[in-house]
Amino acid sequence: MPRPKSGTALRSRKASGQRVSLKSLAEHLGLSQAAVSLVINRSPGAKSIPLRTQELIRQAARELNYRPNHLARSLRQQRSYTIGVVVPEISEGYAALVMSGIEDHLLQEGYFYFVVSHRHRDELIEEYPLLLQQRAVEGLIAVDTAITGAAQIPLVAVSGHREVPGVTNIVLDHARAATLAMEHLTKLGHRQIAFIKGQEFSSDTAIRWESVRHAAQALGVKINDRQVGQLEGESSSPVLGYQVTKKLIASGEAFTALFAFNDISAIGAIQALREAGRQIPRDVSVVGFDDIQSAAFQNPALTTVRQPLREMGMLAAETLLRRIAAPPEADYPKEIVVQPELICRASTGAAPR
Amino acid sequence: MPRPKSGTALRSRKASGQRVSLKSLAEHLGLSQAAVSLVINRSPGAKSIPLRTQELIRQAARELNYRPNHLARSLRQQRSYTIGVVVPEISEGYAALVMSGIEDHLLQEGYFYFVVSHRHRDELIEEYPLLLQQRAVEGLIAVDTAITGAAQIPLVAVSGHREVPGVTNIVLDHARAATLAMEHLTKLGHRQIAFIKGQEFSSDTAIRWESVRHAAQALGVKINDRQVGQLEGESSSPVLGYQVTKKLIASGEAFTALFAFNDISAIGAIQALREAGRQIPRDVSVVGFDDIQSAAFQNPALTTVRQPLREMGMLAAETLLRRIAAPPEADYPKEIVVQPELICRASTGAAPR
DNA sequence: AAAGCATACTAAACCGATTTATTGGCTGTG
DNA sequence: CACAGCCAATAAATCGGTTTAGTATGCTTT
Repeated sequence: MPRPKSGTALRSRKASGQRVSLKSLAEHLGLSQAAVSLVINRSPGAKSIPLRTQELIRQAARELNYRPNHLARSLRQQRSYTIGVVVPEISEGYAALVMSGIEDHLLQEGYFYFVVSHRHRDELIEEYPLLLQQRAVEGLIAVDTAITGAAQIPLVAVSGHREVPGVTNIVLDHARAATLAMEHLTKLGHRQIAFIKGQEFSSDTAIRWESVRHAAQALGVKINDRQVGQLEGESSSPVLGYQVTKKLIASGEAFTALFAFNDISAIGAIQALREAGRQIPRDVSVVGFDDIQSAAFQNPALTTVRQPLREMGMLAAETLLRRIAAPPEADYPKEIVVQPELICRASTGAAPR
Repeated sequence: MPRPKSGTALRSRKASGQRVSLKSLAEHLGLSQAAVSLVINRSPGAKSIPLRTQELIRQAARELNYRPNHLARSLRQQRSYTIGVVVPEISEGYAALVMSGIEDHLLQEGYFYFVVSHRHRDELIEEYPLLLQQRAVEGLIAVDTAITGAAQIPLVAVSGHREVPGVTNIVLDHARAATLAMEHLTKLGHRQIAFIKGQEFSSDTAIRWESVRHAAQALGVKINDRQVGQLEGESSSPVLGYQVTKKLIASGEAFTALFAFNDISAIGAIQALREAGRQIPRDVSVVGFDDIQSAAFQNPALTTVRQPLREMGMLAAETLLRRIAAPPEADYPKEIVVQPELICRASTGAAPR
């Protein structure tokens, strides 16, 4: 049974800013590094070490405030307990909500994560996954970003829509989302509906527009091309929605409702409509998409199709960790579909007669 | 002069998912790891290696797509090029803007960062800095968070207000901020002004309130305690501002202007005032704080005291990296003050007579 | 008394880099 | 011809852990 050396070493070490290493801890205990490591990690190999000694080791570790160097451990174990998150931009409502869901699950499981934002620059979208892999992340989550190269590590995409080998896509049921919004508007009597499509680079743009066209057709609503605008520019400000709505108004085509690509653009659209003298929802009803935090606190409060963004983030993290734990050749889900919800607030109303 | 072995090894390695290590690269080249490392890193030690060989090494590295393992490098060099960012929560507003500024500067300098959010739970505020240090971060940025223990690594606090040894505080000039807002309101003729204070846990609450009281006194405005409310609860939703404003209204004390703790609560306040039949700004003027993205797109657009949050994030990152680069005993700034700006929009107007 | 077995550990390899000290060959010089 | 000095590298230590294989000791069993 080992006995710790005099308390002096302990105190001096505590006083000095020196970090305690396994080596110094083992020396202080008069044991080998191996023994200490086994006990600290509660490895199966520690079962031959008497409880008395184990207790001594743990106590010394506590007193010396020993904290294993995570880098060294990761290197040896080939496990970093770290993942990478790639987002277009951090300051935006969308990404922030998804990230907060991701974080929730990850930290709970002892994982940390790196965030990088590419701001839609292609070379960064290429480079960041490589840089992250160089930093030994065990998996990637891409938010609203089309990762190009097949990754050698598990990858979960939130709102990605490409079928890439090795990727799990977490996607909204866009057909249902479009139907919810369009049914809501048609039930209110709207027939002349304007639309704002997303930017070309947004991974949701194509599928969402496709879904809207289907839903419109199913409901017998004709889409007038001159009542369809598209967001342009990389900023995530309502200004984009404002500008495109100005154009829609200027085109002179009458519409009684507008279905925007997202809440941000819906907010800009409302501003533009109001400046043109249209009251919301008396003259024009507006439906947003996403249900970001501030949607509920617009004036009028925004009717919107809610994406469960936080849940999607949690789901992404959960799925990723499951894939990391599974053997590399194991099967994995190609797609996970989540359901939208229509949140009826005050920006929609009966169509004017 | 070494000559690479046959191309077969190259192709097979490229085909296999095996990551290329320094060892395998050196073997392939018929050189030692040391030589390859020196060349790849352009170390001074590489100057004795002929350019011809250097070129061969670099070319092989490119072809085999060699990427040094960052963990191993960090371990050896005792530098991780990683910092930790501690925020209360990853939300749309405050923290996201600061983070985006931090990111801007960090990634540019080759640093990555971990984010953790503590949601105001004390044990997490205690634990996360330790966990981050275990992961060998070289410095910490704390956003709106009072880090308790003195850290062994450089620490920059955004809106921290404690004088802790080892900490650089990035703070707003609160005196000026309060003066800007109060002068604006008094010039518009307001005398009966209500206030919403921040939650107890927010590190800005105390100093901002102190500044407001000073500014009020200097301008000859009396503060009526029954016209002062305080945010309660941990959520970052406008609901908190809504609730406290309801109470203020219920108390029956008349006021013609309201200065909220932040934009989020101002938005809730406007909702509450409107429900009580007050028009903004005809009956009541409202001033927010922060200038978050959606402030400009409220209806009416919010007059607010702008904090340069993105710039504060960038400044924090810049300061931190400078401190990391400096020798440990070097002097460092205890406080860096940034200036607010009054953004006049449509939620304030002349006081009703 | 030899073999078998559990107990209580330890030595040493290993993860993948960086970095210091050293080596062997060659050329030029006193 | 011995010696210094340069060139072109290399061997080996190191970072701080984890993990495998092994060893010394004592006790029981045949």
